[in-house]
Amino acid sequence: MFDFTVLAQDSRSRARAGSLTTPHGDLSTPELAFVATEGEVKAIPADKLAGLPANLLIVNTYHLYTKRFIEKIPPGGSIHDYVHFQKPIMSDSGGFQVFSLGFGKAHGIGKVAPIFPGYDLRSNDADNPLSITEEGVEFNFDGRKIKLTPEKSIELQKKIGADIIFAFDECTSPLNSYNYTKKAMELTHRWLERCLRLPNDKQALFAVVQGGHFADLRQASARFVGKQDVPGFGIGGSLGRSKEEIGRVLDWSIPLLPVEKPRHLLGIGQVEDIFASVERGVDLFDCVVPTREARHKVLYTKKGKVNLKKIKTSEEPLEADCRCPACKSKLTARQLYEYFLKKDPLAFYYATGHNIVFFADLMKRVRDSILDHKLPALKEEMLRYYGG
RNA sequence: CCAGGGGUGACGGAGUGGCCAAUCGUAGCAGACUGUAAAUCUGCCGGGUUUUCCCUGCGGAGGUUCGAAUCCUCCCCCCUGGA
Repeated sequence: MFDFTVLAQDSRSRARAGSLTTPHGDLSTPELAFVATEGEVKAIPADKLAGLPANLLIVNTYHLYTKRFIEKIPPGGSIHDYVHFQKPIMSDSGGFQVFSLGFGKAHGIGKVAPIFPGYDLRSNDADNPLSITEEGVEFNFDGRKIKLTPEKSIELQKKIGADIIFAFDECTSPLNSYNYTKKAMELTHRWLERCLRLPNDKQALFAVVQGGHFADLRQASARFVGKQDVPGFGIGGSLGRSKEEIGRVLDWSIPLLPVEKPRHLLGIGQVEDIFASVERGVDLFDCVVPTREARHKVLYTKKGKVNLKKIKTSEEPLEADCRCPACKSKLTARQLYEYFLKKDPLAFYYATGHNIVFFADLMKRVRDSILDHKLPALKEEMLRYYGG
């Protein structure tokens, strides 16, 4: 049901092109999942999604649960019908919210680098607003107590009905100490074993590697997770205190995972990171960058990111020979900016659509370049404009 | 013409004797964003190249006061009601 085939292996790196079979069709890798946290790709009307080249989406268990969305899905149904997307969908377990609503929120930090420049990067294991116990995690939502456990997350993900689901994990913070990260990793491993006790032959359960930015922890986690009987792996948690550490984390983790199974790098997806990660053997990504930055007026083009504010007087389309809805209809940068000023939902739709096309095309080019053994050339071309 | 209410920085709109170069919002400028607390967030936004410093400044001109965007006088303009 979830066979993964490596179609081509790059000779100079760990990059490979593959194909993953799912109940909603085959997925060519490397591929990037666009984020549809609450059951919709933000700013994209449901009937417009099929017109965009997205091949994979990821939805979120915590958010679908708290917003009472899961209750609407009938037994035997799946999220595909609600997102109006009949291609593969994955669901995140809620493990990221253990971080983003916990240490991430308390410390104002993201999973890679500090969100705010100059942020105090000293270790901090205190101030977690969430209570994390052996059993699971308790959240406060809208005055309610929401509890997620490995069993609960899997139960909810079964109802959601995505093709690929993730084991419930504790995503750690870049500020967490070695000792904290180690304990969180061990807890994640125990939670994985609980997830694996729940039979599920309709969905691919990906186990998640933790261990933060610590070499021996990443290696220990990859060894432990890598020997489990799962169809694929997620690489999650803190990816260090600088961009460069992402690569190190992958170099520690991926060689210890079985080559014949797909690896998903959770949450990553800036252009330069995609190349660095694919070269290290990552097959799947998910990232809010294409959609969120679109809403923040950042447009991706073959010549780098462009902030719409910089080109707001231009009477040219966003990008020549782009097949996104905005460019195809010859919408000019000035017109798009006016939609933004008026807060017209069309602004977000057009910008998001443009970035989805860019990233979908980018991933296709990455795949093709691996099959053609031309990945270095593509990387060089793209990194001229996406230096990071 | 009479009565009443107003004129504040690009715009909207606070402030009604000192803590006011003047809250706040918008626009503008510069950044950020990586399993979406995010159509969000941060900084700047009268001038002097940094400033705990100086200058100009709340329709205009005078005045009262140690001190005025805030009080008084006259003038100009806007709105509402009445003739």
